[in-house]
Amino acid sequence: MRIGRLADSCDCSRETIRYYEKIGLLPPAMRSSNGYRSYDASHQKWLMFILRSKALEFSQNEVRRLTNLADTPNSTCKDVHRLILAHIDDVRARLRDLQQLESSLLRLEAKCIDETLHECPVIDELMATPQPLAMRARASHPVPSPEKSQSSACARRFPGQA
Amino acid sequence: MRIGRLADSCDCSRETIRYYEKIGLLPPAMRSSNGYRSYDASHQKWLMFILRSKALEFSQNEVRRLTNLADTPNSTCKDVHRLILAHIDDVRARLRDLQQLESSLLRLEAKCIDETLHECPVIDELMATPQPLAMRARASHPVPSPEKSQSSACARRFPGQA
DNA sequence: ACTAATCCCTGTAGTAACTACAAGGTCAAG
DNA sequence: CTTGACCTTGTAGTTACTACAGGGATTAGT
Repeated sequence: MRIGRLADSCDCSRETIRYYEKIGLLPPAMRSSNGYRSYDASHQKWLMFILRSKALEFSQNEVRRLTNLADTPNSTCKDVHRLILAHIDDVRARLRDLQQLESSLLRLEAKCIDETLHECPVIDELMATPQPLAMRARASHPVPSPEKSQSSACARRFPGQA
Repeated sequence: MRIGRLADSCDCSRETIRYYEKIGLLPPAMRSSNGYRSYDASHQKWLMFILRSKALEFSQNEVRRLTNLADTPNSTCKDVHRLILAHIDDVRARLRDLQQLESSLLRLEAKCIDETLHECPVIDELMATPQPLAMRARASHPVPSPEKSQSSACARRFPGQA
């Protein structure tokens, strides 16, 4: 089987296969006399293994560890289990973050009351100065109190352009 | 204010600031006689705007659009609203994907019954051949039926290495 | 005045995980 | 014998930065 057929059968690109070979995820293919890569059923199994793992959003490093475990004759299921549990934790953390993010965005979105408004409260909120300018710095020169804040939508950022 | 103080006050790195300037997100700083970048309150406001937008996981492109909107005197709130709504959709799609992913992982994890097992069912599931090898290909040469599958953990991938 | 530490500058290279292309070799069909 | 579909290698691009290298400027301490 040449690379194109393997790629089609696994629904991935030729480049991806060559890339996996280059980084050592996939064992190097045999070469036929013309230099073309030549694959067999074992290669296909490994490639599917990698692709399924990636579909579960294991990172390249985790996939590498998984393949190594799968390839070690006397490894136990325990290590695999540990890897999966760690990954589940990871996914749950990302879920929490995203849920947080969603509610932040909804809170922000709720500020859009009047769509015809020219002073956008969202922009204003994103732009608001949180601290009186450089409080966290080494506090050498005392900083003069910030000037009365102008409306956000008035100060042009790139004066030299228009 | 020099770059270090701005970076400290906004809790980001100097490199990030220079990077934002380079890609045109942040307006270029004034330069003092020695060539050092010099910032004022307006720069700090823009930088905070960018950083807050990024914290909400707007992409660089979206941030660019947001800053442009914030910077256009006669823009309405409507465009901002649209951007936020699109982003919320995006976040929700990612949430759904992640929830899917979590349940897939849990289903997989549930297969780990006996941790001392040497034939890991998880590995076997990830490795399993889904179709009888290359069914999707252009179906020229009929492929011989795959050999009886060996146990996953026995075939060493890189025979030339050990 | 000298020195060391700390800042600043530019530019390049690295990260993850590929994708896209350029420039060329091989092979089967018409 | 030419066309087209394959294959090869290598390099550059993507996102959003981070980490230097190699140098100049400033500041603090002695």
